[in-house]
Amino acid sequence: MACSSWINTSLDLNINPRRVHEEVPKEVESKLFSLGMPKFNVEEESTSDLEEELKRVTAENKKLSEMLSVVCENYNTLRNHLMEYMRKNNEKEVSPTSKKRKSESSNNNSTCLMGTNNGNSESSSTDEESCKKPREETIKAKISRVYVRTEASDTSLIVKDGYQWRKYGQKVTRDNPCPRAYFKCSFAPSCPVKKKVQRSVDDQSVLVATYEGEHNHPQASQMEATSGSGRSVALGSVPYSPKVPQVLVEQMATSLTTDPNFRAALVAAISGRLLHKN
DNA sequence: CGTTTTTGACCGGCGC
DNA sequence: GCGCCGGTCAAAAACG
Repeated sequence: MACSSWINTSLDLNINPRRVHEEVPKEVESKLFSLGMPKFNVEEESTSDLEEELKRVTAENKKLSEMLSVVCENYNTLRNHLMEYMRKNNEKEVSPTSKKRKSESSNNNSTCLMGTNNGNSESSSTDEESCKKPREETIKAKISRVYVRTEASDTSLIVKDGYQWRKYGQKVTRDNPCPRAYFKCSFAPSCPVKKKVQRSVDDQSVLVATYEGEHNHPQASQMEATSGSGRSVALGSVPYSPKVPQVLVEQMATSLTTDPNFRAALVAAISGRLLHKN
């Protein structure tokens, strides 16, 4: 599919601002590992050094925050452009010949959106083609698609998006040997949102989640930071802003954890810490 | 024991 | 009208 143009979510962070790899001087090492850790060798540090370090980290933090807001802004702009583009395309292609099943093919306004949080997606569902049958009036729910890359070994059809879902069905469809799972939002009984999850035919490591409708409640994970219904996806205690699509956050996390540089830094940090303990 | 998942049955739309 | 197909229901099983 041409849709699988993956956003490179690697943050390209300056993870080793003080070159951990080359012969790590003791003093640098201790500085690195004393950040956020229980104290050790603190007495060797002059307060001015620490203050300088704090300044540096604060500045970097600020810079990252700015970058993030810019990325979000760009994302929203791009998404709006895409919406507009697809809407125009749809207007052009309203040909009476395409009288297929109304399923997949008809309502793909927002196909290929990476992590569209249907919460605030721009309403492009002006009733362009939904005036045929009275039945479709009830289905003017917004439809969006989200592509999520998973571990190849992961056979579950679980897409973490911050909401709580209850599975109510599973089917093997004709065009795809992988079963399609049907979910309803179980957080609020009145919430009309449904979601279908199926592996991509092209790439089985990719889950395609199709969302229908809009949630009429906040994300479950924002309300139950510590409640233990293990199934839902409370990613630590970090609340994700509704402005930042959860899938993007997931991808960034994946990028980080698979980034060799990040891993190397982590390994260095852990081993360095262990060394200091011994 | 309450909630969620599983899974076969059922329903309705669509094409022939 | 019939069969196919996607979507949903609901009873039973599994789970915590």
